[in-house]
Amino acid sequence: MKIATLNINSINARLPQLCAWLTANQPDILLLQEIKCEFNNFPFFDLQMSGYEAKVLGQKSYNGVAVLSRYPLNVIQENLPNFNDENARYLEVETSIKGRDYTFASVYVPNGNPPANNPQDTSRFAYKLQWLDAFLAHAERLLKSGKNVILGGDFNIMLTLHDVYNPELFAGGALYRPEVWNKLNRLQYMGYTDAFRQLYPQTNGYTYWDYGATAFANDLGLRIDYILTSPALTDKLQECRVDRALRQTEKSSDHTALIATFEDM
DNA sequence: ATGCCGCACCACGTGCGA
Repeated sequence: MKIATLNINSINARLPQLCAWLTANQPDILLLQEIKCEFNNFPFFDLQMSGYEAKVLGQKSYNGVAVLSRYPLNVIQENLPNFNDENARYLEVETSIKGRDYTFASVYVPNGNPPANNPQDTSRFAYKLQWLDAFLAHAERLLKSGKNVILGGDFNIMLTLHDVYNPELFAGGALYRPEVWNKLNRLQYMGYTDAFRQLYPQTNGYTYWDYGATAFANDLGLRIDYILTSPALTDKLQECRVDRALRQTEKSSDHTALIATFEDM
């Protein structure tokens, strides 16, 4: 079983590239973030032609999450329960693959940095922490249900020195400070595993590079996209890799895909 | 090492992303 996640930064701006990538990589599931379109503008037909069913929680211009699958999906949760969110950041589905049931969630954690014209504004960071609290509460319920769970997406958190090309530059920002480290660490204490770090404790594993010309060439990246696995799936984890080649293609997103493969259960 | 890039939209300027 092959599972991938990608912050695509507009699905319609990159549809031919996405279809080519799906054909070349054939993931069973692709979790998408920042599709930047409403349901009515989602390219269901093109993806169907590539062999994928889609479930979509859309939003005009900003945010928006989706799950693509080679197997039939059932939507379980649109947005987080017990959290009134104006933004489309969480979509949870269930599917059955080779006789086993799985829960997949596409996750787009708020950025949390203040707007450029008001650096003192902390409201966006407060929203990030509140969003994460609701996400953690729901993730814990999923784990306690005993389901096979994969939470994948753009978490907008660099967790360690290995996850950021220049720690001093990002220190104290909304993506790299104790309040958000604590949230991601708590997910791990409750039983989820960071699939990439489990296999590669030292390498950088960057999944995002700024669009500026020098960023990718000099590997000035951030590891902010994660695949988190529940214990039974962690036990079946075979590989987890960053698709750097995708980031080098024409008109790439500023993120690239993170791909995990699992032994059949 | 900053949104200088890129995307969307009541669109030729602004808001947003990390």
